[in-house]
Amino acid sequence: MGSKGDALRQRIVAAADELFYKKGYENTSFRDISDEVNISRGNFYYHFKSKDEILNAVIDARISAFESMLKAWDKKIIDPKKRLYYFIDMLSRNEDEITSYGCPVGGLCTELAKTSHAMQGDANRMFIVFCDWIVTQLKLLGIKNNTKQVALHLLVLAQGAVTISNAFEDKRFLQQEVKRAKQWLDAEIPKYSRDE
Amino acid sequence: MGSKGDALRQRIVAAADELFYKKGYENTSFRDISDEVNISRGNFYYHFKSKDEILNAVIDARISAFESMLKAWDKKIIDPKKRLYYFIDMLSRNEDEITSYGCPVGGLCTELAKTSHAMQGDANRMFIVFCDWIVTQLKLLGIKNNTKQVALHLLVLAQGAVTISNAFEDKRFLQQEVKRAKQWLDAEIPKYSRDE
DNA sequence: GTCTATATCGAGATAGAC
DNA sequence: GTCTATCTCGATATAGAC
Repeated sequence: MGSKGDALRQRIVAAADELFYKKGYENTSFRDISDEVNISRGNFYYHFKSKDEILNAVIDARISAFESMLKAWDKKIIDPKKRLYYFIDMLSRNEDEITSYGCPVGGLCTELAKTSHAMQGDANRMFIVFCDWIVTQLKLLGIKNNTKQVALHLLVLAQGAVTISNAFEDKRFLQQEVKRAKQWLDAEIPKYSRDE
Repeated sequence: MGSKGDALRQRIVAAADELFYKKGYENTSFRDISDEVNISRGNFYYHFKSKDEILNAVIDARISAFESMLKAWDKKIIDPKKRLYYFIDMLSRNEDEITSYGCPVGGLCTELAKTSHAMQGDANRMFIVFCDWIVTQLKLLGIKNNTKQVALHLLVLAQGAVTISNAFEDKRFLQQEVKRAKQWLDAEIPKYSRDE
């Protein structure tokens, strides 16, 4: 019945996820995806009504993946400040893909803002997942005012670093910005919660 | 002979410039451009060999426009710190277009990073124009160390603010980030050169 | 469920009249 | 120089056999 637990469906979504990231949504064709999954092009339409529906599935899959990733972080890392460090260090850990292809969240939102205005609202839910999680950590650290604004500024620092380091394909610059983001975070966190 | 001073050629470049910004390069067709300029599609190929050549012309035109814009700023504004404020305020002045379509520089670099790797080096020259100009202002303000790194960080703040405010189509957030960028700049500039 | 064919469309690009 | 007509290609999507 093509349910969400369908194995092939999941393989299609996984391949589309990666290709949308590396080539962009519009620039990825069914042929690109079928080459990866080894199915015929016609077979897509048993699992999805349209390309837009694949995009929807990819966005949902990314949101789920981000949510369980953050849950795993929460379990592994107790100190909220170290959690935020770990978030920033995601840029370091993925430096190769980021300097080559940018950010899967920001890149998709930027592309959709220029084309299918309809799907933009779905895509930016990815940002909200991270924003809410950062707000939670900030509150645990004793920050009471403007937590959302501060959380969004951390996303600003990350997205800006991605855009510039991607434009110049410069990993070293990305690392510099990781350092700066951590210093900014240190300054934002009240002293009594530092160096725990 | 289709020289660079050609009036129709310039009209094509101007229309392509705006469309590449608002719809993206790949997503803009010759039909889109011809609708704007009111010429036949075949006529493009008298002025340009290919779509890529139009992109090249657009990048050159943008660089020229940015350079003369910065020259005009230098003439109009004497204080280097106020020049940098004016640079940051560009986000405010263009808030409608930025929250709708992002940044013409960052957006193009991001798109080309995912597709035509060949042209990426041409596109990021747009960033270099701004980076060099910011470095000049910082040196005039007495900053001697890491001027390039500081200049690039200002671009990071701007690009990040654009990405997030564009994703949420949120002008108010953009204004908040403009304020934050100015505060960051104040902290970067040595005291003796402040409040001139 | 997965396949092979095919329909349909719009893209970039070319040829040649005027 | 600008036009109309056309070529070629690759895209999404559909129909129907197996």
